[in-house]
Amino acid sequence: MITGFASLHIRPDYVKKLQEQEITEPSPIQMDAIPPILEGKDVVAQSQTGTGKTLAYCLPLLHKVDENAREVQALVLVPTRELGMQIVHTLDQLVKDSGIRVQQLIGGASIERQIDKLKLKPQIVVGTPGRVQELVKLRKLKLTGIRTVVVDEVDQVFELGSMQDVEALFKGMLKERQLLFFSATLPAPIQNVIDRWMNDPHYVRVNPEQRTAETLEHQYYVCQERDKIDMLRRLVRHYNPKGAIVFINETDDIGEAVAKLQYVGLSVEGLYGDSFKQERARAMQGFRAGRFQLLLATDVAARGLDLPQVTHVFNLDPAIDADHYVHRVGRTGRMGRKGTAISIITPREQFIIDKFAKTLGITIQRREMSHGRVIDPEQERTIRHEARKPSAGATGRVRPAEPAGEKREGAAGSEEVRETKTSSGVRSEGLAGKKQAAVSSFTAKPKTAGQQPSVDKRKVERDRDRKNKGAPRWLKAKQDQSGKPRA
DNA sequence: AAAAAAC
Repeated sequence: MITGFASLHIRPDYVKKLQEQEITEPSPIQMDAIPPILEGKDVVAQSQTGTGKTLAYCLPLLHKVDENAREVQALVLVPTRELGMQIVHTLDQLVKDSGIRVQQLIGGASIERQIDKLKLKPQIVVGTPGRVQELVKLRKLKLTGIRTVVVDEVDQVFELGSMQDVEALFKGMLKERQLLFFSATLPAPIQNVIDRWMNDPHYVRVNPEQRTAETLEHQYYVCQERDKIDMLRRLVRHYNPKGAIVFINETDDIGEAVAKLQYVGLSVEGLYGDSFKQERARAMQGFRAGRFQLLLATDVAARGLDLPQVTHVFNLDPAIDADHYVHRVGRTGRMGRKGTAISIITPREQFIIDKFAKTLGITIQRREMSHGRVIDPEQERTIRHEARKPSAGATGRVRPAEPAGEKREGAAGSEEVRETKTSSGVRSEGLAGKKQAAVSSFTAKPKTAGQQPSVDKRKVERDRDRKNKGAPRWLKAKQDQSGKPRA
């Protein structure tokens, strides 16, 4: 019996390359999306973060391109440069020793070099909309040979700002091209884009009601705004994540937050869209290589990035909306692995968390830090209540144990810990905290060279731009949505 | 209440 990727008609040489990466069984989205893509249908595919969407389109792309034809036949559009690089890496591993060439066409990098590389006639290009459109305008990239277009994170790519670039690209292509839209989130307005550009679209939706992975645990902690950094420091000390992404809403706040976190001894690097190419590369490569523990980032890092060492996601600012929350927390808990998403909020931000929980149909559990211990306030009340009952006296005392599920290499419980798990009813309490604190798990990794990210340099320019632009774009986008009649 | 994406 034929099983695995072979049953999806994936060629043996690719199956072998996948096996080398220990990928043996197709995920549900791969099972469902690969056949219609191979058949040539326009496909809209939705499944949770970290469920293998990238391979669901990359594998069929490799079958579709003719490696003997020396022209660009497939285009993958992505919202950020980092995601573009990641996808190129994924493809590169698969096309090794084959005649297929992949070229990234992203902003920030030297356009001259990309023009040179295009002369080598890659069959597949991966890029951000602005740069791809730029190369088309310069007549360095021909769209006429393109038979398949993937728009990854389609809901973001079609936001105002890159929408016009993408539509210009679509207009420049042959009618016969196959379109593939992918995302974990497909807000209603995307339907307009689908209706406008796709022919008889085939919808593939895996578990659409469950927008976040089941392996994700959602928590939140409440403190004052000024205490957020210290709260984060204590949480990192407690959970000691192998790697964590810390999200912050505004670029302008990154530099100061990085400095503060470094000051309290955390190993952190900042990443945001306006950082220089070298800074972005240093942050991403350093984080991927495990050279620092925390990546402090704007939503530039919210989508698509696959960083296996990320065990925790922290929201130092609450996400802008539920979809942003989905993508942010989706940087962990990927491919069946466990992950923890922790939002640090002020009392005034409580309603945002409540709204996310309701919209997404998930439970976001409240936790508290008390003298370095993690407490589930709900559970705590129950325990106290039970303790007062005479019959509960014997069970009132809890046996000492390892911090539940959080123990990992190099993560000797640094602080006294009590963790409660409402779902399983398991309760454990670490009492050795004081002693272990002396040993301290906080093997503070060396600070990264201490350079301040150079945010200020561009702040002036940005502020000037903003003044000239009038209403912010996100507001304009909202107005457009409401005011426009459906086509 | 924003970020991203072109030079």
